[in-house]
Amino acid sequence: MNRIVLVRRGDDVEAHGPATVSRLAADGLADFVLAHEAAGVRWVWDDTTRWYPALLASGVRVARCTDLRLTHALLRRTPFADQRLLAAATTRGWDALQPVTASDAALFPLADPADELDPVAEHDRQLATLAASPERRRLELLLAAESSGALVAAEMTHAGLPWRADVHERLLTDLLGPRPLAGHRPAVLERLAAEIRTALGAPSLNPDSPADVLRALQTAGLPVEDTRSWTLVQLEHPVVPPLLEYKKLSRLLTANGWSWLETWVRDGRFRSWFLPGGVVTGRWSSTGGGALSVPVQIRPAAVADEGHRFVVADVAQLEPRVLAAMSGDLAMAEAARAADLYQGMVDAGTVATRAEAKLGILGAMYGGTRGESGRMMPRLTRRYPQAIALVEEAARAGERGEVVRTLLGRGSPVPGGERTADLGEPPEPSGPLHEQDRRRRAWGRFTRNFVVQGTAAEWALCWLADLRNRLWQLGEGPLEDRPHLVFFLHDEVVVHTPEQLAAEVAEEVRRAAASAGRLLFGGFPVDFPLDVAVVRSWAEAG
DNA sequence: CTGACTTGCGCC
DNA sequence: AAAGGGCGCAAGTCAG
Repeated sequence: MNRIVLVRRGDDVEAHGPATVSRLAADGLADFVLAHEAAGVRWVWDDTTRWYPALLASGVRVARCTDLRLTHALLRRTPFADQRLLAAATTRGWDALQPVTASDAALFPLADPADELDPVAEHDRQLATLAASPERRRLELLLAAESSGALVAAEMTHAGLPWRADVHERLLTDLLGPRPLAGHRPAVLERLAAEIRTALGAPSLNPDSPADVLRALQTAGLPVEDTRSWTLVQLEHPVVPPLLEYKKLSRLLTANGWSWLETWVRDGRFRSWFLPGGVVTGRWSSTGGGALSVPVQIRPAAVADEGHRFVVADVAQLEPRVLAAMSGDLAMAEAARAADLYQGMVDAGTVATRAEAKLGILGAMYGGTRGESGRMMPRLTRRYPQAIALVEEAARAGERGEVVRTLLGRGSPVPGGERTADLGEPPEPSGPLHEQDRRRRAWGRFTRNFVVQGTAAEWALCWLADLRNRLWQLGEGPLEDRPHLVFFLHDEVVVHTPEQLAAEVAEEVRRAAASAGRLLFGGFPVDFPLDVAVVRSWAEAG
């Protein structure tokens, strides 16, 4: 596979091919890429968010890339790389490089820090690092999968998720009343606010202020320390029903109300940015409109175009299946042979009920030690020794301050190192002993979860990458005319497709899942069963 | 006034 | 019904 490194030079682009360097005007790039794409090229660039949107806008899709920003981040943290081979004066610059979204580009058209970095030299360092790695094959797969994810993410932003503003508005009006003037509450919320004030005897109460509400509840003699919904449902008081209803509708208004529609939905598409590698475990994050937490409540507004369908697919219990496979635990894999892994555990006689199975497995993966899930641990340890040992060892390693890794070699953050500010407190040996202990165990829960969540994210990346290629083969013409991905969330995808191809898309989604399992776990006997639905609206799935 | 932090809740 | 892991976002709150 030929590699061509693309470099910005002012208004021009330099293309460093295997033997030649050519210089072209930026507006000639799309034609250049298209011409080389047919022969098979891996495009190497500093950052997909800085190159691919313009190519997509010109109607050019690429099959492969290396996203140096993302691959650099992986190599910097993996235990499988010799950091000396990666070191350069610009290492900090690559470390600090951030993806751009359209709003950033408008704000900072000049002085992109990426332009201070040399992609050709960085690419050479990365190749040398890979060549010297004792786990070269795994790392190369990880880097390719991450880069492919960058292409998928850019394509999803480009295409957008089909969204019917009229359906969304009707939903809002039905639940909240007509759109209010700026600075006013919708009629339904105003009515509920009055009920709440009456029930609490607090005529000037602001129900949007948790502190205000807490004081009023306590004044009314209710024994509460916070105002969370699950705290309130346990109370017997006339204020509870209207207050819960208020919170629910207020949430809809502020998170996904009329202003959300105006900000994020344009020309029948919800457009936000998906950020591969945005989470340290390798999960994606997103920015813009809260794309990764679109409430079920408003999913009826996600409607496929006329003559089109959504194919919605999600994996049942991805993380426990990944744990079974990565630990080589045959007994757990046997339970995973059932479409419902938890029911499989019941059928095998490991636990009495499905609820117990779920509680125990989630506790093992998240580090729940108290209550029900803690009581389940001895039984799970006896029945699934290898799976439990894997997460226990990850937890102990984290408690000792060590780095853990995913199957393909994504490394966990060094406690107390950079970029851990947003990960909670590292297990520093300072302060009172019980505080040290609390931090140590919290970090152990983080590393325990890291190995499973991170490997599950790798499975999902392989699934996405393979599915992306399969979908491209199903159609003709530009990306938007073919079946294409419009949404991805951890273990779920949504494909927008012409109606007549929907059945084939559903088949390819399953094939891609099987292929991802083989790629990561070889012949190990574990299934990744999918729930697949062909629907007009996202709300009809699941 | 702005920015940082807290609270609460949506998703997996 | 959450707990135990990972996020983004909006509004309120408070310090400077």
